Amino acid sequence: MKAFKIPEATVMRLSVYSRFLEQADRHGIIIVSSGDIAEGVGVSPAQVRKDLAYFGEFGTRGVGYNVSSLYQQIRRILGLNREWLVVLVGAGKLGSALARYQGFLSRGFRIIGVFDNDPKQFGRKLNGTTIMPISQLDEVVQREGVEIGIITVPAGAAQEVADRLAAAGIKAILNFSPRVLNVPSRIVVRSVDFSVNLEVLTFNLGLNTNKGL
Amino acid sequence: MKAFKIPEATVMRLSVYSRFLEQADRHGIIIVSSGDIAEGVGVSPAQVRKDLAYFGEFGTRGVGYNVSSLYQQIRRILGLNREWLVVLVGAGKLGSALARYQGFLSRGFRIIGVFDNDPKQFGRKLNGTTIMPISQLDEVVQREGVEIGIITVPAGAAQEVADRLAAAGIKAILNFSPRVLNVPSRIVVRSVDFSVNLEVLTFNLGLNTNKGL
DNA sequence: GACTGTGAAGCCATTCACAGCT
DNA sequence: AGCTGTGAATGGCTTCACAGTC
Repeated sequence: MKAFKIPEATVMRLSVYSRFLEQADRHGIIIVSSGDIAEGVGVSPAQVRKDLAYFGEFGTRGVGYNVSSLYQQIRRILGLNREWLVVLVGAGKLGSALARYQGFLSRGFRIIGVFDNDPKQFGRKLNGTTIMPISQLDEVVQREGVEIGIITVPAGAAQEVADRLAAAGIKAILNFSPRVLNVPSRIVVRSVDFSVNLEVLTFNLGLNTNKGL
Repeated sequence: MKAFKIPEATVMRLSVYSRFLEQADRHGIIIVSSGDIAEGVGVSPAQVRKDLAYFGEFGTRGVGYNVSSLYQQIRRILGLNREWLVVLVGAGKLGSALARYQGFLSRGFRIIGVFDNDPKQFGRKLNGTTIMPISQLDEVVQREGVEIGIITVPAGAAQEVADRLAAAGIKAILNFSPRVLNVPSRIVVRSVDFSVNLEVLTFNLGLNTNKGL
């Protein structure tokens, strides 16, 4: 309940627990134990309890956790009890795929603007929004009070886009380019790098074959 | 140099270093210090040296690291000094975007098969490969000796696809569905969950506004 | 003088083990 | 009896600080 300095790993797991609970709720399950959650998401029961303990006491000793109430609590903790406005910069293949991904909307993320620097893209419709030139980024972010920006441009353009998002007053950036971004420290940044993930796989595959040392 | 039990965080950073070095090399830079790398990728110099020390001595005291030689060494460590064959299951928006992503090929990952269960997709060309029915997964994986599978199907189908990949003899899976997969322990799995990443952002944004404590 | 490589220290996250409820 | 909540113990990663080398 003291709530400061929460491990990032804990926050990530909470997000995973929330989806497990959403699923369980949909299946009509009323009560789960830390062991049930643990098994469902592949961690230890103690880990589940410890993660939750950072934020309060949500269970009943001897019984377990009420699925729908815990689900709501975790959503609240993660800040998902409201809608978040999102802009996406880079309407290439990946950007278009993300813009159309329904999973975001269902969890409260609404992409209200998609931007690109290619005039051939301008005006193209993408899941309800129209692709706009980057020059309009500032105006849209400020007019709508957008807080989250997603970057799906090639590596070479990523820093410049991050600068523009920062200047427009965005508060958080999810970066899909394989590039470390430099932004003011008030902005929260996370990077998702596909190649890094593939390369962790090949490293581990190599360990098995090169029993060399 | 004993090299066992390498922290996963180290492996992920090596991948990031390798891209920094690739970039530096392209700019004609011959020597970098741990401080240069650290600054470029946003970690501490000591961290860079420690990460490299797990695998050997690659630098020259008083001087630094030779960019192209260190780059090659890291590629070797990560298992990138060879080509990796990849199949991708799920030719939806995200799968199509990934299949066309040139960054994979340039780092040695060749997607040689794309599979789907929608007959309307069969035969459609995607960046050189033709989309095939899932029933052919086994045959292609075994004939070509494919080692890596990428899952880009909706959550509901992910476990079934993982089972098929496992049965076909795949060695590693990169999972983009928001679902924890159950696979035999010989298979290396990593999951990339977009919502988790967004939700870590909203959690952090919430901390700033709820100055509650 | 500059920078690497590394044992030791410090810090943070996970697991253990049990007291506390129901 | 069963399961949560939690202090204590453990384990692992990161930082420090300096000896070693060019």
